[in-house]
Parts: sequence; structure tokens; C-alpha cells
Amino acid sequence: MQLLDQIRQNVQKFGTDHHSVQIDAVEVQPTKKDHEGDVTVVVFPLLRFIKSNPADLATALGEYLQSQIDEIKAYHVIQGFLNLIIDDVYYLRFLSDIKSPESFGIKPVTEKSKKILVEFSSPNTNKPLHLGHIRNNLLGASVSALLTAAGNQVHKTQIINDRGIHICKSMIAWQKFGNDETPQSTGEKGDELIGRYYVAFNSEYNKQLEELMNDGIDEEKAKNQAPILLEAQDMLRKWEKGDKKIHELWATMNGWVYDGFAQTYKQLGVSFDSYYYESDTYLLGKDIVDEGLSKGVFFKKEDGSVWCDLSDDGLDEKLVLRADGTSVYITQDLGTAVLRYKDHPKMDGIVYTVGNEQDYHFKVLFLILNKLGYKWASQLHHLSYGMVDLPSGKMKSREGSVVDADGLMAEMNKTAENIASSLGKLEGLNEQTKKELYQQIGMGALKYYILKVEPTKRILFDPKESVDFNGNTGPFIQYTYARIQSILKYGGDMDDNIAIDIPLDPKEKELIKWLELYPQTIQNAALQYSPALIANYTYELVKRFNSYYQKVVILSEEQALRQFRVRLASQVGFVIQSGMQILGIQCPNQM
RNA sequence: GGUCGCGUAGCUCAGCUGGAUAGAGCAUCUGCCUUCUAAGCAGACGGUCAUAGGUUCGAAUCCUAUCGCGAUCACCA
Repeated sequence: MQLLDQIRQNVQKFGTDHHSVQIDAVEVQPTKKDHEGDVTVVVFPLLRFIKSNPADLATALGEYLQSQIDEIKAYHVIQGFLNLIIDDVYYLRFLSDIKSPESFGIKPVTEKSKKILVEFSSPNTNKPLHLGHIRNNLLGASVSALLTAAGNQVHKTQIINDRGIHICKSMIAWQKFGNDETPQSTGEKGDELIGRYYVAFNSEYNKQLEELMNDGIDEEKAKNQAPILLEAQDMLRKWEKGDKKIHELWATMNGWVYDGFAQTYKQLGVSFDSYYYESDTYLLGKDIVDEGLSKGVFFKKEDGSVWCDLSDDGLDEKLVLRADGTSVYITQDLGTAVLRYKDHPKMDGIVYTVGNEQDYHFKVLFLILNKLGYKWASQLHHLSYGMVDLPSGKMKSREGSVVDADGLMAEMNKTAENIASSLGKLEGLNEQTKKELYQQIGMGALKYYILKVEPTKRILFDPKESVDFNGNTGPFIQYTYARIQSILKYGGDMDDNIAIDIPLDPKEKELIKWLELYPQTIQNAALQYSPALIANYTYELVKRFNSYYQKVVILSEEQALRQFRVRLASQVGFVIQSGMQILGIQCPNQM
């Protein structure tokens, strides 16, 4: 990378030396496969500034660069592309100069680092997590790791939607049909138990709806008259008034859900630094409304409702407070954003990991905060991602066409177990170790499958075909890592010094060139909030290594060669581990 | 209807701020386990980059229009 910059600068210097023109559009890039050379300078853009033909200019530039930069051994000119050939010594030095191999490419977090809050997960407490949540959690956790690797100070948080009509529905159904069941008494996960009563509510509701309609009440009216719904609404009102019994029940049942979630999070391998609860924050934002009114950013309608006019920005008017003075969704989000900046002084940004069906909401939210004069509004980022679709179409909780998170993970681990035992590579290990390996591999497959796709894109998830374990997959990458660890085991205690007069195999050169790109890849990926870039980079690295591995004997008889190759393999291992760590995937030493 | 996102091989996806002959995996077919793990490697097959214009030395990439899919435009969250 440094070499690329050096070449870039020299091309500019060439431009100014010969033509006193500042050239900033210099294109210097790694040479494409199938072409001889290591670094390519595209000379076409220079022709705008320097009168010449491509071939002559490329040749003159080649001569110049070779005279200026020692590492350039030779050059070729092909169709307006100047291909430079770099001396092997440069690559050998690059490898041996890596100071701390295990953290290569990772920017340390310091006092000066940007402080970023990443919010993700944020579930409702009335049902278990499903496949959609999995994407959200994996993305959020991975972007957090990515931002950390890029040198930011990251704080992971979530806001749990623990109040509202949805949880009251589960509560009512449990009161009516629950017979005092508890997770202890049924041996069920708490979130599943609650989810079951949420479903029970809906079936009872539908039954009542049908009865009302049979009595000749039309559908629209009946929808609001079902007794069980009225009970749930009544319960919500009592909850808001602080009814003690209701609050006790609410706390108990939410507690069950949290225990269940905790298990799922553990299996998923995600964690949080803090939790916000909507029951604490749902009243926030009303003072922001007052502030907006006094600043003239908001206006009040005759009925008393408060609005923000966004028509100058090409949007509609947006309600920010109901006529009866209660909050809407965005009121609360305005309030929590401000609260977050109070809780975390000197913060440099918030990342909201929320599905793309809320693109509009966040656009409006950020715009309003900006209008209110909060300077940090420009630091807010909506990490938007596409839905996870099933072959049968969109997932609908009510229709039961959801893929349960726990079930899916268990299935992945089972698949890993089946494959591993049919390959028979783990024989001799104790049961506990095997079980951990199945889990690491199963989760590796799932996480990689989800994260390798660009966040903005929708994912089509076919549970039948499940997730692959061959090819461009997590287990393939883990496998390569395990392979390297096996080599290192035999490779012995090498010291890290590398002779610099080793003739490089083309595959070795390619590997080192690819390693060289890792630090920049992390920065790029962080800038774009895209773990997919890390997944792709790691996959490419692994492919190059495997190709190298089958061609070259790493544990060579010749000492200097062996030392260099072991060092190279070990460095590849570190980078694989580092990339996988960003994706939240563990790398076992054996599989 | 307005706005936003997506459209690349049979399927799932890469393709960085425009660069050389558009790449992987799966699937189908051929080879390779007496050197370090075959969950691997080497190869074959497979493309009008949705369509039509435009910008320029050069477009999958940028611009415009059209078509298709999805989301959104609630006093729901």
C-alpha cells in the first residue's frame, strides 16, 4: 500500500516536472490477473494534461518511475497500461516487517478514537426471535466489531420494546388460559412460552371476531369490539396508570422472555454493553416537542396536535405529538436520541441497525433533529438492511411462516455434526469438545451465509437446502484455518526472521500482495458499514492460500524456505482469524 | 400516484471512487489423496450485466427514460 502511494506521488511528480500541471487523477492499482506485473498505472487520464500518445507516455513514465523507485525492477507497456514489476525483496520485507502479526491491519483504539454507539437487536418481548432478528443481530454485532477493528470506540446497545399492546395480549391470554404455567413448570424457554400465549390470544380473538360477525356485526366494527381485545386495551391503560398488580405480572413475564433471549444471544454469540427499555423512554421527547414549537420548527394544529412541515424537503407534514398529548413513535425516537447524547458525552455518532422498511422513518428523524439545530444530527446513521425472504414469500408471524432462531441454529449445528461424523475427522476427541466444534462450525456456516451478502440486498433463505458447508462458506474458511494450524504444529518453533533472498513462487507473491490489502479493506468496510467486504476479502485470501497449499510444500526440507513459508502461512492464519472475528465466527484449530 | 432500494451464469452472490478478455460458489461433467487435513485443488460447461438512449479514449459501474420485483408514504411500532 505504501508502495502504491509512493508510485502515485511519483507519477504526479512526473507530471509537474515535465508539464507543470497538477495531476490528481492518477490511477495506480494492483495489476489484474492474467497480466504480467504487480502494479499498473493507467496512463489514459494523463493524456488530458500531457500531449502524447499512450504508448510513448507510458514508456517515458516507466523509465522515470524505474529511475526513482528502487523496488521497480522492470516495466511493460500494453495498450496504454503501464505494468510495473516489483522486486521480490519488497514483498519479503513487507512480510518480515509486520510488527505484531496477530493484530495486523487492526487499528488500535485510543483516547482519540471516535466514540460510536451501535444499536441493534431491539426485539419485542412477546415472541421468540426469528430469522429476521438473526440478520439484525449478526449485522449489528459484526458492524460493531468492524468499527472497533477500524479504530473506533464502540458501545453496543439495544432498546427493548417491552411495553405496549403486544405484550398485554400475551398477558391477557396467559391469565385466561395459562393455568399459572411458568418456564420452570413446563421446561420451556420463556420467550417461547410467551410467544405461545401471543398466538393463543390471536386465535381467541379470531374466534370472537367470527362470532360477532355471525351475529350480524360488520367486520370493521367487530374488529374493535372483540372482548379479549378490549381487555388487553384496558390492561394497557392500567399499566400506564401504574397499576401495581399489572406491573408485577408484566415484570414477571418479561423476565421470562429475557431469560429466553439471553440463551438465544449466547448461542448467537452477541452481547451488549447497555440496555435501554422502552418502558423507561416511551414518554421522552415531549420536551423536545416544546423546544421545537418555541423554535418554530414545529407548529400546532387546531385540534392541538403538533406537526413538522417537511414540504421544503420534498416530504409531507409529519405528526410529532397527538392531539391528546401522547407520543407517537417518532416522538420517542427524538427523545432517545437526545438522551443518548446526554448519557454519552462527546459521542461521535449513532448507528441504528434497523430494517429497510423504516428508511423513511429515519430519514424524517434525522431531518427533524437537524432542523432542531442538533449539530450531531449529521453523525447519525441508519444501517438499513433488506428483508430475509423465504421461498414461500415474506415471513408472517401470524401465519406461522417464520423460521425460529433457536430452531435454525440447532439445525445448523446438527448438520455440522452429521457432516463431521461422516468425514470422521474428529474421532478421538471427547464429546464436549466435539459438541463445541459442531457449534462453531454450524454457526460459522449460518453467520457467513448471512453476512457475506451486502446489507442493502434482500436475502432469499431456503430452509430446505439449508446452508452449504462447501465452497464460499464459513466452514470452508474455518477449514483452511484449521489446516494452517495443523501445519504450524508440525512446522516447529520458527523464529520470525526471513531471509530476503528467497525466490518467490508466483502464488506466494499473490498471497503477500493480497495480505497487503487487509488494513485498507478494514477501513473501506468500516466506512461502508459492510461486513460483506470482509467476508469477500477473507474468502479470496483463503482461496489463494489453498491454491498455494496444493502447489507448494510448505514444510520444505530447505531451512530458509521452510522458515519463510511457515511465516507466511502463519500470517495468513492470523488474518483469517481476524477477518472471521469481525464476522463473529470462531476458528477452531481442528475440524 | 410520489419517494427509496434492488435487477449480473439455471440457482446464490462478488465486481473498490468508470479501466485490459465480466468473476466465484452451488448444480452438471473430467481429472487429483505415498509430502503438511480431499469440508480441498486443477479443469470443462454456462452471460445481450433487465431494456433503450446519453456522457468519453473507455460503462456492469455515472446520467435520463422505460419495464420488473420489493419497501414506504398511519394520530401503528
